[in-house]
Amino acid sequence: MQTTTARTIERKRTASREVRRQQLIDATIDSIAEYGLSATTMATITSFANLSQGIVNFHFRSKDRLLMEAVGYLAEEHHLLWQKRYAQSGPSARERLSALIESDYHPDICNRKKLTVWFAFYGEKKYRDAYRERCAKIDEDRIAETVRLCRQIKEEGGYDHVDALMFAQSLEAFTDGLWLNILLYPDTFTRQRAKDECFAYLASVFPDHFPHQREYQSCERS
Amino acid sequence: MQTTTARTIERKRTASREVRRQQLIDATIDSIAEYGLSATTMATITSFANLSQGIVNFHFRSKDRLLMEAVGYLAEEHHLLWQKRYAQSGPSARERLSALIESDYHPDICNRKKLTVWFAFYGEKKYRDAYRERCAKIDEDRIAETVRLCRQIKEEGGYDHVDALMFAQSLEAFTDGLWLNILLYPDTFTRQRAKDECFAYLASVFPDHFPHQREYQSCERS
Amino acid sequence: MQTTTARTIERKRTASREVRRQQLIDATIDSIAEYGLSATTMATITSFANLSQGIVNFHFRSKDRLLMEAVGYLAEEHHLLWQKRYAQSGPSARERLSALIESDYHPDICNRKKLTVWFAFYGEKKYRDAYRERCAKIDEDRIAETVRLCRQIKEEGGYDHVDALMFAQSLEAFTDGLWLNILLYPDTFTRQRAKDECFAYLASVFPDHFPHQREYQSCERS
Amino acid sequence: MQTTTARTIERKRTASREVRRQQLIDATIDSIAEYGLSATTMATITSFANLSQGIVNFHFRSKDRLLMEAVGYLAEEHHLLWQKRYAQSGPSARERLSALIESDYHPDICNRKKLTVWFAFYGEKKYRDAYRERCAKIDEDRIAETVRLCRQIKEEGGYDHVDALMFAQSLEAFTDGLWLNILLYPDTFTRQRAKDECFAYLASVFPDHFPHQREYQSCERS
DNA sequence: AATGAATGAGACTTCATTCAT
DNA sequence: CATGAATGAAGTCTCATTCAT
Repeated sequence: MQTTTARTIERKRTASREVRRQQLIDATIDSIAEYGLSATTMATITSFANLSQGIVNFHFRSKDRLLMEAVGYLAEEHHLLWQKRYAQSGPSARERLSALIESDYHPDICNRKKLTVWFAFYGEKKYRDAYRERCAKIDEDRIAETVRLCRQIKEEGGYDHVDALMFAQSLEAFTDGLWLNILLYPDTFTRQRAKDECFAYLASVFPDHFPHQREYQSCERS
Repeated sequence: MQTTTARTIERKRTASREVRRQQLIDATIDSIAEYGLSATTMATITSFANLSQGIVNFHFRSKDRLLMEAVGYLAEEHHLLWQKRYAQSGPSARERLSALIESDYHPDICNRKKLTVWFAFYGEKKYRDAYRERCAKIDEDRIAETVRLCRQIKEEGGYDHVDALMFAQSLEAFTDGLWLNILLYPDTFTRQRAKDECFAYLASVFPDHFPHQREYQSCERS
Repeated sequence: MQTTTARTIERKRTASREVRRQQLIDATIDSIAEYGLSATTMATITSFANLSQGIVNFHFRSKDRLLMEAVGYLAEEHHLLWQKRYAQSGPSARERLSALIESDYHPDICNRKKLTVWFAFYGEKKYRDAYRERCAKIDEDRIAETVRLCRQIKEEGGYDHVDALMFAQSLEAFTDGLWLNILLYPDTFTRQRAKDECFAYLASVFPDHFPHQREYQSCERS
Repeated sequence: MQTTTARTIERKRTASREVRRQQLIDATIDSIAEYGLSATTMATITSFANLSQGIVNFHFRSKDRLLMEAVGYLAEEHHLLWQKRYAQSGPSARERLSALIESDYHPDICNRKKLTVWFAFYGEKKYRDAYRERCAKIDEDRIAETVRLCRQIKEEGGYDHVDALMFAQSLEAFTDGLWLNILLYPDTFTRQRAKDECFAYLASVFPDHFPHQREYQSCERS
């Protein structure tokens, strides 16, 4: 009985430990989104988490480690999302590539709060490096997958002049840029608009696979 | 020689207001590039400028104002560069659009130091807002010019399906994203590589005006 | 002995909020008395309190708030003293008025340390205003009580020409002036001397209730 | 001719020197009255004087010396005023004492600006000491004169119980207290009201020489 | 496991003073 | 005489971290 109780408590404590960590990571993201990275203090974080000031140094070793973990969490969240979408998508290269791109503009990923945090981290060398260290493989995986899909589409459509690797990298960069523009000019750039621009790019490169959307020509006279 | 020395001292002693301001703005950019925004203090800035700590509050009213001015300076520097390049370029829309894009990848603008600073500012809401307030018009001007050029090219080449406004915005976003990738992955993304990707994008949209570069297909087997 | 030591440490470690606040207010008064208001810094205050510099912003929000609280504390201390003395005094108007005046020259109130602080605060508009805002009612109460007592004495003694309100205000002003003179000329003005002058004033206005003290004529030849 | 010119210039310069000093002392008083002693800086002073920052260290040796001079100036101004009034007054002791008291409430002396400065200085030990050192003799002179007049009045009226020295000191203290009350409660205490209270005090001590003013009984029922 | 009072290093800012012009 | 840019010491305040409870 004692063992069982001990185990239960132990489990609970362990569980509680993970819960507390996630609670603090969430609070960190909330705080950065609300106040910015430079105005995010242990006080603002623990206040968002409804916990006491000293607790961070208990669950994480320092503020810095907590922030690093938060960077990693965001990257992993993104990773999990596109993998799930990818698995659920149709079997064709076109459908899979679409799924990947759709993931980048999913409301869980591409929203002001998260974007604010992303670019806050990108802005600081320290966290940029942390991101690279922790997320290099994740990013490489996605790029590699994109390259594979692009090659397949290239062969299917005979788009001989397309450099698949280069295009995959361009797609990544384009998404980063669109994210930044959503953050900078929220009135002009909506999530949908950004996604449309992304697919328009695809259409210009793989016209037979991703046809031009008629509605975007509305503001232009042909 | 004595005269020269005397003059040098004279210059150093009581420099004109504008010279000191620029000296401090340059030092600010150096400091952010070297230490990051959050580790940039009055001490690091004035140390880069070889001046005393108190001087910032004399020429600017506070650290914050100095940083705001630095944001503005970067935007203006970019603005001046592309206007100059644009004026020097050939008369055709294709040449002019090329000049605009080349400006974005000019070593004076697109280098690690400046990019570090740009994204440091983008990462903080406070400075993002400062950027918008101060540079909105500059950005709009460039976009408007890009749209005009795209429309002209569209008519020249009969690219009916292209939405000029949307494409112009996409080009801007693409450049932002490429800049970020240069910052994040300097080993993969060189200035030249980024520019190539940008022109490849143009080639896919305006194939007759911006022909595909053969060399980019080197890593792909057709 | 161990228990005692443990208890002492316990007390010192995490004192109750109110204890710390009072400790800091006392230290503030000590510092102003010792160094003057302008030379009183966070360092001198916390040094008197044997605490770390940062603690003031924890218990009070800023140095300014601490000083405001110190003003209020002095006023309240005075208030409590005269109310206590008043309650303990005999029932006659004469006795009560005497009790009020005696309070003004009580060693707990009327000593160099406290007077130094009073006039330091009076000297700065900011704290003068704080004093008014916080202590207006306290002062009014005392004046009102003085007026009531003077009226009663006036009726008892038939001092028809006395304006009770005016006289009450004069008494207040007189005390302020005597305090200042104790501060300015400590060699000439002792607490006792000031009190004597005050009662001599009373004697000249209410001669039947407050008889002239013979000993004060010692330095004059009649 | 040269000598004359030199002398003229010399004179002018000397004159100008005194003018500048007074200009700065006036500006100091203005600044303390406007901003308070603690917020009075070389910048606020020289700004009031419409002069450059560095000039104080030229005409006075330091900020502190300037403030000391300002203390002395105020005392001297007061001194000159009552001496002049005294000289202009009638020959009787009553008239002369009246002249002395009237001086204390003259608009040139007893106004918010000057009172603010007086009590700002009284509040700081440093300037209190400076005041004592520089003005002790002035104050003693006035006290001595007051004592002489009081003795004369005492003999004239047979006010045997009055201690002239003590009363003279009380008068001084009373005036200081009334000044403070004018500063603290400008709505209640006007210059005229204070003077009335002062003469009411005189009336209570020397009833035959300073008759009670009827109007002050208006708010009291006899 | 959690709290939150306390610490103290370091940031920004102010300002009296200096000094070349 | 006068200016005002420049200095640098000192002040206030912030905040990550520690630690007794």
